[in-house]
Amino acid sequence: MDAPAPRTSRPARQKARTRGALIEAAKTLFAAEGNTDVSIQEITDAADVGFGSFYNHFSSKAELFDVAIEATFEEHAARLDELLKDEADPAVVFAMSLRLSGRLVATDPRMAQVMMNATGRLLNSKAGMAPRALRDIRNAAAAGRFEVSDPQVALACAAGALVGVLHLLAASPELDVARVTDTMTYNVLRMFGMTGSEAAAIVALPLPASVSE
Amino acid sequence: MDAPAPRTSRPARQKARTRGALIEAAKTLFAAEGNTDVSIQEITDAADVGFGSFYNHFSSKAELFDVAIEATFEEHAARLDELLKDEADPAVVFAMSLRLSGRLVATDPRMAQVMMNATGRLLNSKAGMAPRALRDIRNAAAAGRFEVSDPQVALACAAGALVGVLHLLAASPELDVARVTDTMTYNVLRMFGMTGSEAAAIVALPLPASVSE
DNA sequence: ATTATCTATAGATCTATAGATAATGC
DNA sequence: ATTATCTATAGATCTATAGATAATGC
Repeated sequence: MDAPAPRTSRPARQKARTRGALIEAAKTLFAAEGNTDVSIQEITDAADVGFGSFYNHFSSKAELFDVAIEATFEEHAARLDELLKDEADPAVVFAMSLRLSGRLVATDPRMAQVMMNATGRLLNSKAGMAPRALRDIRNAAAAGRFEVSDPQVALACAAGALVGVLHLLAASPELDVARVTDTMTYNVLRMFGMTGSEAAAIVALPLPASVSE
Repeated sequence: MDAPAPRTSRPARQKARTRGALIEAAKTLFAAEGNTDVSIQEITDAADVGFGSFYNHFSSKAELFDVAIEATFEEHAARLDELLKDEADPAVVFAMSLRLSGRLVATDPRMAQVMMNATGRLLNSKAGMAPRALRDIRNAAAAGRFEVSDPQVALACAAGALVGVLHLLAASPELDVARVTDTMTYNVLRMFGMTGSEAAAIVALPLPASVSE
């Protein structure tokens, strides 16, 4: 048999495709507009599906945007997990996560814009980067690599610095994304008690090859 | 003559009052909702003015919110200027600005929420805290108090850390606002090359008496 | 027969304006 | 007479649903 029996029926796949198109459209519109002040008509137009299809999948705009934003965070976190799965040093995992996240401005501008526009969610969501970064901070502190009195505050400061730099890069496209991001990461490592030379060494490490093919 | 000749006519004062009521309502709604997705009717109801009055002052919702947000930043910056006008050390001015700004969660929650919900504007506005903080960072670097390679990136990191902590405090009301804010400030000072003991000394300084009466 | 899509539309909501009302300045 | 406020409303827009259409599975 050439084609293995499909796991799902064609209608089920079609339904998933329509749902996916709506979520993608929501991500793009939220990234571009900076808010959810968009009509359902605009969303279904952008997704290239009939207006009525919206209600086959979501009962309100807020529900769709919730799903779209959480999914965006989860995707980025999963990508980081994959790229950094072989790295043992929690301080290096943490630093590389920041460096890769800042580079989103260049590698995935839409995701960078969603992070900028949904900072509160990013910081307080149970999914996505925040819990992973908190874990890395705690591990690095336990290993004596970081010196932080309150990991939760440390996370808020680090995530805030990342988002601040995303805003800076978005407003000033002439800046060098890699340089600015690595400077921010260096700053954050120093914030956590590393010396300048320790921080510089970590920031100079080569990043894992990007996932993009 | 008891009453000095009024500087402005009564209708002019009345007009200013209505405009002010609309701006205050916009601040409150934006702080509470986190976005500008509010009808003009809701705004005029909150301001307790007739619906049509809106268009005597603003030609669109966006225009009103622009003014309201910029005004919020400007007020906070002016308050800081006043409180810190006698402080000569730029590093101390900078640190106290952060400490007072974090305390907004307790002293002026609405202003804290506006800062959280308009981070991009806060960072890139020509008015408000950002230009002042940039000036302080440059001065402190020139005086050898801070060690920063790029003041613009340093500002983005510091402002981001502040906003991150505002989000943390908003989501976790059980936390001690002063302690968390001062920990953040300590972190930022270390980020700028200060030793732990230098940073701890600055964060332990008494704050100027609050402006509130 | 079942399932998801689509088009069309009723009803609600919102924006922007016109014109009446009230208050001050001359 | 001037000026700002207010109420009322026309027209535009948006949401949510009903019912027709198209495609698959049995």
